[in-house]
Amino acid sequence: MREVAALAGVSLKTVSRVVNDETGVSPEVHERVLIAIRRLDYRPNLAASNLRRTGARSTLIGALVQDISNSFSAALLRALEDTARTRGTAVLAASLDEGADREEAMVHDLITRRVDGLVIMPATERQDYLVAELRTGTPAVFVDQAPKGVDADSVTVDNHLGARQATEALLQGGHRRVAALLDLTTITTAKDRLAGFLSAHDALGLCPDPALVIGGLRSAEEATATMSTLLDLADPPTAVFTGRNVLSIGAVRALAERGMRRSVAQVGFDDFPLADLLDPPLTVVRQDVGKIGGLVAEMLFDRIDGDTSTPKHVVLEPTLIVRGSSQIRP
Amino acid sequence: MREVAALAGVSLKTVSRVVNDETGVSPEVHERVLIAIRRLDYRPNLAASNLRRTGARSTLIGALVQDISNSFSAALLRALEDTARTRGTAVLAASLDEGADREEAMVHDLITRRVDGLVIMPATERQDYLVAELRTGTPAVFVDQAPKGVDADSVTVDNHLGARQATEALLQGGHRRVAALLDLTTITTAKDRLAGFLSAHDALGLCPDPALVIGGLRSAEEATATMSTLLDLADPPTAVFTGRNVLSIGAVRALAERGMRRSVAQVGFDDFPLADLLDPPLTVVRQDVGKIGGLVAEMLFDRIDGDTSTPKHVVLEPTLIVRGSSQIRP
DNA sequence: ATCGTCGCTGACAACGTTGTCAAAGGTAGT
DNA sequence: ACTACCTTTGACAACGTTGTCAGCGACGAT
Repeated sequence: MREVAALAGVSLKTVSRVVNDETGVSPEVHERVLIAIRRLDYRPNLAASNLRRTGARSTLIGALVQDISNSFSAALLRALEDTARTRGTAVLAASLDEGADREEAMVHDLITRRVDGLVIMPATERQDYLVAELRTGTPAVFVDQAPKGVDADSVTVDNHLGARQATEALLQGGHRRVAALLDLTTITTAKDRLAGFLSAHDALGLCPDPALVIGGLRSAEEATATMSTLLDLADPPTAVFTGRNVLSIGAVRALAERGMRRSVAQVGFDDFPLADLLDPPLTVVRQDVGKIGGLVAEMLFDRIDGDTSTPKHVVLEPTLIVRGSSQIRP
Repeated sequence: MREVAALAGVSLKTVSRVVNDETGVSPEVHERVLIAIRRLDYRPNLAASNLRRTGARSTLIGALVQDISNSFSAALLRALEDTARTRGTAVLAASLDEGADREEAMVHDLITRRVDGLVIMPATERQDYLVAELRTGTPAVFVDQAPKGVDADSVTVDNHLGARQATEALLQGGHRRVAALLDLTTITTAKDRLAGFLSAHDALGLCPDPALVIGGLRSAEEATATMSTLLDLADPPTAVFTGRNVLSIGAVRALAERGMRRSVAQVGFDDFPLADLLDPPLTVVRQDVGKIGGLVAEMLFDRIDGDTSTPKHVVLEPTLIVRGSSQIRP
């Protein structure tokens, strides 16, 4: 900037005025400065600018998701990005891979980077550590799982309801041996989905075989292996509820390997691309990712704009998308 | 920081020393400062720190991809993130949606944000505009498509070879009416894939029916519509080569809607999740995204570390993954 | 007692920018 | 000619941090 000022024969402040399109610069000087800027390939330093400006924004938000390459996380990021773009804000995304320590470290890093706000899809069970971080004034909005130990906005789906709908679809089809593949049930989301699975049974006076209810599954591979084991039982399940998109895919793979996709019914939680093109197409409980992302962004930007009302907890209803895989009879 | 210094009864510089773990601070003072930091929830301002430090890095790289929610882009970002993490660097990602003006605007924005480096999956045909931007010293690495009009590193796959392999698989299966669905052929990638498609025919002394070769397709929906139109021809294709993952999905959908997936052969460019679980599973030409992302990150960080050798252009060979869909006979 | 050395600490300037305020020059009204 | 006012411009300090260098006291060696 100093060089630009020298080349144009003006003061630093005048260059600043031109760069920021402030009024009160004569046309000739304006032009001269622009020429100097182009000649020197000058770029204003956003960091220095933010440093000086009172209450300046970094126009950067942080998004901590489970795994960028997971279709759900990716779609969420995309929705966030679209809203952020209208506000001239960029999105700094990071994958947590269910690492609790990583979550804390990333939040700390992002706050040090002075992001204007945070979107968190938690990998931790409790977020007490956030209390200190949020005292810095950085707003946060939770997705997928409501916060615990700290008060902040959240957008979640009714996991209990969704799992119940999914399970009911199978039970009403006459299935009595329904397996459930779930994530770590220490995670609220998985716990709620398990509860929904159980309450659907309850409502019909049924009780699922405990041998068929498996938690603690983290990946598609683990789901494939577990599903295979279940199919090898003397009294195998005739249907399966899979509690997360990667687990659904894992189970589909196990069934496909044995040519049993047409004989074992399945309903999955979370829709994913191509679920409708499988044969038979997979029935799923869908969360409207676009809507979730839009809401999250809207709430976050409201906070950034100074909204200090008490935290809101939006719970969306998931939708059962009936395709072929739930229609299979035992 | 000033408050911390006051509370601990030391100077600013001493606080700075503690924050940066510099030597030469007595244990008692060190402890006193740490307590003050915790009491006040002090966070160092990374921007200010970078401003002062000589030749400081923002530990931020920018990644411009076609669409974050596309599985290829998402997987690439994930690979980048994994390498970046080992260097304490975060990734700022943005979707271009094939918008040439958006690409230019985002590059400008990212350079203003002082990213240490750029990864660009181009939406533009030529990148002359980059010459001025790169004079700022920010290194850039291109993915998917080599740069034109500016000299910079790139990692691409041999699109001609891949398309040729894909087409040969169909021609060798006896197909003589092979359709091709491609992106805008102004894009080098699509142009090369078209050339590969044609050269496979050439090698056997064949000439594809021009009515079956369709370019300019941007989305899965367009591919579905186009595929349907082709199937309605009096003399429809018996096989199809789809030049990008979204187009493959679009064509699969068109075929599935008519129950023709078992009667029309298909090979797609780009692998994608679940391609192997379709019925029949889709034969594809796979780019090793993890390898690409790893190489890109490695090259970028070498540049950031001061490598000024002449730009490298790495071309990887794609692999034909034969599944079921290419084995269908005419 | 004097000197050099070492460990610890702080004053000050600087990074690149912008908010504040004042100066310079012009114009218009009396 | 004098005043009031407006437009254009620049000097200076400040944002939060760190590199440089100097100061201070304690220590061991002469």
